[in-house]
Amino acid sequence: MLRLSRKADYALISLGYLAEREGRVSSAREIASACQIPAALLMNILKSLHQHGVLSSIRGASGGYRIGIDLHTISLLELCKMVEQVDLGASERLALHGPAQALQYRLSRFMREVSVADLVLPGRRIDVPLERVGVGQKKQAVQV
Amino acid sequence: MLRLSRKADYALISLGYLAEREGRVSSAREIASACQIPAALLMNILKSLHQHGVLSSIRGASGGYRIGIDLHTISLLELCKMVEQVDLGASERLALHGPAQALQYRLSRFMREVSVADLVLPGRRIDVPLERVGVGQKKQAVQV
DNA sequence: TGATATGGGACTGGGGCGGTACTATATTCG
DNA sequence: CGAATATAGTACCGCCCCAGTCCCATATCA
Repeated sequence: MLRLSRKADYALISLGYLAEREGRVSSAREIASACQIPAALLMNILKSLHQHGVLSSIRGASGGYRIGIDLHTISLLELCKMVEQVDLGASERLALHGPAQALQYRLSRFMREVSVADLVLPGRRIDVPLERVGVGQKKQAVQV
Repeated sequence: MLRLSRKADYALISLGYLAEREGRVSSAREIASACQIPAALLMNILKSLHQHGVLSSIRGASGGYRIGIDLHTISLLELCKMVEQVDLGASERLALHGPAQALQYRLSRFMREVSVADLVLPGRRIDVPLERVGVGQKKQAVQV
């Protein structure tokens, strides 16, 4: 319908976990089991975040990750691109007609204006009815 | 990354086409060829829109579709659900944790606040750089 | 009555993405 | 040292979803 990739979802959750552990290193395994995320998959996600400087890493035994930048400085859009292995800088002009174009603009603005910190850092917690679809979805993934 | 289904995209485009033809009936074939949309697929989309009362139809030779309601009254979210054959009323509470929940809320609000008319009806046309990903995409589909 | 349209299904093929695996390298600790 | 535990990098796979097709019934026009 309009959904975030599960990878981006996992990335957000992990960042939330790391954020509330304020500076301490956490291994991929630790995060995975704490947040109920498949370990092998999470490893790859964390690698991506590291490659883009969002996380700093410590290798070797008792190593792990911690947050490496101010989460206010990266947008949701950027985060998504990171975990989806997409060329970060490449935005082009593309001749869209009419409605698609207008929607494109609004969506893209939305994604650029929401920072990861907005979503991940503690603030007033929001609790609202969710639009949910289908019956048999296995896991929760952000979806509208 | 965060993309609208192509069906929803086609639906918007078609509605735009119908809107500017102000009341006259257009057949699925006509719309398909005018808007460069696969005819067989578009037929199904138009059927869905008709089932939900967005379009009114005239059957038989020289029949077709025209817009059946005020496009201001339906949200982008509703439109998406229609073309994706999803139970319209079913929104449930779902225990999402933290970041996913916050994002869910904002996305869902966005989708509910933008009306189809906002996207489809003539207004000041927007022209902005587009976030575009990958190299080899065949067609344009709204995507952020 | 034949051509052209919608109505309402079922069906399929391919690509994307969620998830895995393997190898190399770095660090800790006994 | 060398075993254990981490990340780094990258290739790989299988399944599900969805774009797209097809078919048959029904309605309308000429």
